[in-house]
Amino acid sequence: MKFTLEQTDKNSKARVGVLETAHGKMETPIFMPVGTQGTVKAITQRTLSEDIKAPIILGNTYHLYLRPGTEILEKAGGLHKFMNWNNSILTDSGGFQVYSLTDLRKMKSDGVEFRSHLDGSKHFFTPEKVINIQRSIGSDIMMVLDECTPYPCELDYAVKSTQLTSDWAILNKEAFEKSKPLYGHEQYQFGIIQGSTYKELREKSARDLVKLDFDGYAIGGLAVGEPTESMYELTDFTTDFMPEEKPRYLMGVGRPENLLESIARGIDMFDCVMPTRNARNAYLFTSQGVVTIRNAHYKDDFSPLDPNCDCYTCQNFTRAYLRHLFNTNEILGLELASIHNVSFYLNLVREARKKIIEGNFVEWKNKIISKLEVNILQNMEE
RNA sequence: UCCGCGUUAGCUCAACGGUAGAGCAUUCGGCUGUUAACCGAAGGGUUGUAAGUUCGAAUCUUACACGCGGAG
Repeated sequence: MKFTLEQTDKNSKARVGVLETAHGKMETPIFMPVGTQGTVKAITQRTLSEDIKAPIILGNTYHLYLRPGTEILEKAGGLHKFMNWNNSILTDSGGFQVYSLTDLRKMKSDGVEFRSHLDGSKHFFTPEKVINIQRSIGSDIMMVLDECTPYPCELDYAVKSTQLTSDWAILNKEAFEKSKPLYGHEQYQFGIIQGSTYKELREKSARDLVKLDFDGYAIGGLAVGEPTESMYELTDFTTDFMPEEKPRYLMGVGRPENLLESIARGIDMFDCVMPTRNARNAYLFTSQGVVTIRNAHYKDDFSPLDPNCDCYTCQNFTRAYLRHLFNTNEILGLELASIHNVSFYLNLVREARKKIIEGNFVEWKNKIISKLEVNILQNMEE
């Protein structure tokens, strides 16, 4: 994997780098919008690449395996061609579905048995199978099959689970080396560090995985309900055991302020459903705080959603209009809101990168973070 | 003019003798590797009006008002 670490912040563990896949280069820190089923919900590929300039998005192995299925994906020539996306794709393994579909799966020593959330049919996911599915998808970065543990998680279970993830990591690696890309472009593989909220397990997990020499490393199993401080502390602790020269990915995180705090703790890559899901639920992130656009307060607010944002939504429409669209349940509201939230996230990490290079990242982060996490109406009262 | 049906929350309707509920709407909140255009909470009704029967009436009776349909 081509990852160049260009600079490290003097006042924090923040890093600036460039990551290159067969589908292009991306500057880190980077946020990857989630496109579980071969679409970042409510945003076209054109907008995503040309306007928002997202260099990479996420797909999901479990969901794409169920629909459209590997046969269709292979016939299409892989997910890139199927969905007409020419930038990079990272695919999650289904490890998160172990957590989110907990009632529909059974853990076994050699894999996970899922009962489809669609028709109840049974599907057995092994580390090898998950690699093969991701070969069919053709993602640039494949994630290993892991077990994302819930919070809270008893120590006994966390010990066993972390060991299982380590054991599977070996099988993932073997399957990766045994198999080949199907579409003529190179694919990379990231390992996932688990260990719940236990530092000793996080350290052990990191050591186990680093031994296997993956192309990059992720921290999984966080942002599952633990206190935010705990998430920060575990992230800070774990990045010390992750190789300097390889990309570090904090899975499933998070709110804008979570991104900044995690960048300060040495993370290079993020993904989260929050900008897209919350957009569809009328919860918008702005430079001045959170805007819950359904609120009656905005019914005659003809100012732009975020005056400091250059996205299509903010450049062309008012808060009153956005509220109207949500109020009337119009599809365009979902699109405009999604475009803004994803733009906001990508602009945020780009700005962070700039600040790291300029040497004033921590100062900047501390200044804006208190604004970001609060509703804009509260910010205005002060 | 007569006959029938109806009138309950902003709207559409439940409850048919034991002092009213839902969906939608309204107001607000929550979403962290998507089973999510989702989920949750709150506010909102002297049951068209007046009288009667009854221990007790949205519910039964009568009159009136309004609406819809039919007959003439």
